[in-house]
Amino acid sequence: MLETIRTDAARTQFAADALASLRGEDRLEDDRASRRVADNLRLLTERLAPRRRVVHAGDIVFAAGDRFDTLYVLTSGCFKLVNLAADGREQVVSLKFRGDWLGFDGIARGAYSCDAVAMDTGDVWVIRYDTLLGACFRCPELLTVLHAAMSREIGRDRDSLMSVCTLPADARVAEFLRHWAQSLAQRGLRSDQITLRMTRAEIGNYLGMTLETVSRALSKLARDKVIDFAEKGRRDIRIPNVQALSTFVQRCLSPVPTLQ
Amino acid sequence: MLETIRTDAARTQFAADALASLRGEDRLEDDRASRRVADNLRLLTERLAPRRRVVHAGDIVFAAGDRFDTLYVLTSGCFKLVNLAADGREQVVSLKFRGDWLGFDGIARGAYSCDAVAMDTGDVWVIRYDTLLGACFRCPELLTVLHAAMSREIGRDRDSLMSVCTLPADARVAEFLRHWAQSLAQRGLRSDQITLRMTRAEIGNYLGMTLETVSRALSKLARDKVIDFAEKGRRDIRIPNVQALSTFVQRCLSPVPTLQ
DNA sequence: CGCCACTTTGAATTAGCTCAAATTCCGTGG
DNA sequence: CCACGGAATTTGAGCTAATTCAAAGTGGCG
Repeated sequence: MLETIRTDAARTQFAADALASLRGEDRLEDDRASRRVADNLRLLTERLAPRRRVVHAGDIVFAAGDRFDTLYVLTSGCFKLVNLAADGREQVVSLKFRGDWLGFDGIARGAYSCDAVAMDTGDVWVIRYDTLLGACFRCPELLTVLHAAMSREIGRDRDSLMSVCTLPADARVAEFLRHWAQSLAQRGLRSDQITLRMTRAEIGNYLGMTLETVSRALSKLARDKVIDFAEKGRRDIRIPNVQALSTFVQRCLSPVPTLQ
Repeated sequence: MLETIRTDAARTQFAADALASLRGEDRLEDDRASRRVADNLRLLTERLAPRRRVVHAGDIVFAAGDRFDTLYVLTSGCFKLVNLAADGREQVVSLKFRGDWLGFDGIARGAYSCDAVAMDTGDVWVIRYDTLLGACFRCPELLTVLHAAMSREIGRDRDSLMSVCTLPADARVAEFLRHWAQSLAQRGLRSDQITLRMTRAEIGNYLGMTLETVSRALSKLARDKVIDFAEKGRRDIRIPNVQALSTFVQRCLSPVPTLQ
């Protein structure tokens, strides 16, 4: 199909990754990520002593079109970033958790290009961009951290695009849950149970499908015992085994009739 | 639907943008962008005197999994970035033109996460990341340019996601052409005629649809006189009026029966 | 000239959407 | 504490946009 010649080295690397993830080895990876998040936050407090701002569900930290001069670092809670098109279309383009930065999109244009909306109680650190740049000159490590954060965001956005473009609806929902759980695990939070802070409509918007399709996909995942709804309400989702979500995604991709 | 309360300021800003683009005012914006690209490239030569590398269609400048230590700046030609999933899925996630940087995705992981494939003869400047950082300390303006480039990439990736999630197939193809034409215009290149350096399959992969759907969409655009196929071959597409593409997109969105 | 990859177009199929109705959840006020 | 009402969710049924499968058609290039 796409004929990209690839080095053997790369292929081998990816095969290894796939294998590692099929075993339980990504636990180690999660722990490393968790330590990295903590270290980065520590560096930021030490070097910048940023002002702390508490947010509640629904709060908008910045909105599309606002003049940019500040970056934010999320230290607890979770955020959605909502893109706004000139014609009024709205699109959830990203979800953010502890340790993530908010506002990178504003640097180039001098104005933010999305809304940052808190989905939960939490807090963010307020970091003026010019202050940050100043600090970077005194402490190069800060610059490394900043660039790594931007780079990770670029990589993550592309993974989102890939999910939307290459996965059928059911798999997309499974992948969404897997990513959410992994995000929690990589921050040292419990990931066997997640509380979706979004309605089906929001999830659907983020994943490029309707709310009904999201609901059906979740029902199917529950029927297949890949997830479990907590006793009360359907916003709490138990994920007994994250690996099962990956397997489910793969099963959606391979046209193997599972004969049942 | 998504209930994001928005400031009046932001709404007004966006309305103004929409209006400006409906008139011919984005010509000015293109010129400004074009000057910015040229200025940035000049700064890079002056400060870094980077090694120049000529590439030809099909050349892979870096591949997913390769160790990261170098960024590239494209000065002519065009590139596609192809993401590779562990399970083998491939996805064109980004297109790059003169002035764009390649390789940001590698900073965080220490390895690139996509293939950078030349789609045309062109050349790139080779910039070692550590060298660049060093230069940034001597010349803060370089850092500004670097961050702006990363920020723009984040914004662009989100726009892609929004297109895929919110537009029907025909509109997505129109938007794709519009963006390509705009990218050329913003680099001072002629944009009334573009030579697609991608097969229908690649375009479809990038836009999340099949090659047949791409072909049908292009045929429809030609039937509606929004585009024109150059006499020979169907890779050269004349765009008599870029605005017509935007209008086409909007028409796809509004369920207005165009009565014909 | 003739092959091969790419493209177009048609026809049948289907994944996901729309519309509709029933159900559950949860905050509010009696 | 319970009743009530609105919002969110689930589920079904029919429909449609886009896919799949298939068959020509076209162009570039050795």
